Amino acid sequence: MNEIESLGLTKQRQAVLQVIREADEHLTANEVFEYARRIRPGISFATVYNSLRYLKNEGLIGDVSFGNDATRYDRNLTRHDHAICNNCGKLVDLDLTIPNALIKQAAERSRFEPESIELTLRGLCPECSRSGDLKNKLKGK
Amino acid sequence: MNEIESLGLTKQRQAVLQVIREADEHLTANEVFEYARRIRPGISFATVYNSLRYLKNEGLIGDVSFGNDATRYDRNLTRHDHAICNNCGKLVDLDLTIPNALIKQAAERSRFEPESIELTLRGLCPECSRSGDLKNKLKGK
DNA sequence: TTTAGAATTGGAACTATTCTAATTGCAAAT
DNA sequence: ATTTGCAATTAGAATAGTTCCAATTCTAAA
Repeated sequence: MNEIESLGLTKQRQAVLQVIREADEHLTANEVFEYARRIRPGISFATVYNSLRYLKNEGLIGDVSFGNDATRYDRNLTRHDHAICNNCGKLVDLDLTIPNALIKQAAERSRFEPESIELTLRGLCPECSRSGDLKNKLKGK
Repeated sequence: MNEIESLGLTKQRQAVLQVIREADEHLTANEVFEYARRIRPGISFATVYNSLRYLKNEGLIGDVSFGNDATRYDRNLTRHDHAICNNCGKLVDLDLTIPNALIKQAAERSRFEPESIELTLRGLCPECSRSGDLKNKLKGK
């Protein structure tokens, strides 16, 4: 009995959790469905969504979403930040230390009771940054 | 000829821009449409979307979006951060000073070429925070 | 005026997600 | 073993936000 099985989840929820834990990138619900059906053929799309909601409420997975793109699911449950590519949309995790003074400043100025705080860097990922150079070279810039 | 008229925009785009500039909150496309049709009856939904995209590309408005909620449009073009309520979804602007060291750390660790950086505080807005207290009192906690 | 390109329009199409109602699976009680 | 009841699953419909498309209208320059 492995770790996932020991959680007392249904077979479908186990499959969804396994997919997210084994993925190297952040998957969309659609992608989770594609992979999950390989482990458990016959699983329905609705069950994937139900499972994702359930697993998130249980604190077994996290999620991220930017812009109008599909929500992506995250095996990393610790507090972390993100970088997102303005050109290709690539999303990567980032571990930053947010200074307490900054958190305090944010809480004071917003008058919100803070529960979490996250930083997002938008820019060009290494690949897009490099191909941008290339394009400029071809144009003779 | 006021400032908006002097930009050489079409009547429809002027109306959309005016709505966003006069709004005290961040409006969704739907809300922009509701207000814009009062200024310019007959404006279509498609034109509102077209105008929002156009104005954004021209750098006359900004936008923000969180989770799977509708994109909201922003008259504030200067760099700023946001606080968003985990209970009611209220979104407020926040002016924070992000330390250069933090920006540098983010760029180095992600290996992205940074274009912008933003911080998001999630928590309870003053209203929700207060009504939470109230609920607890009624429950006798 | 004429005309060409841009903007606008209404509606269809699309994507991501949620809802609904019927069915199935499974664990506890008999 | 069998029954029972609730939770989970399922397929498909429904919804929300947004984009696309083809036809029409506007506008500014020739």
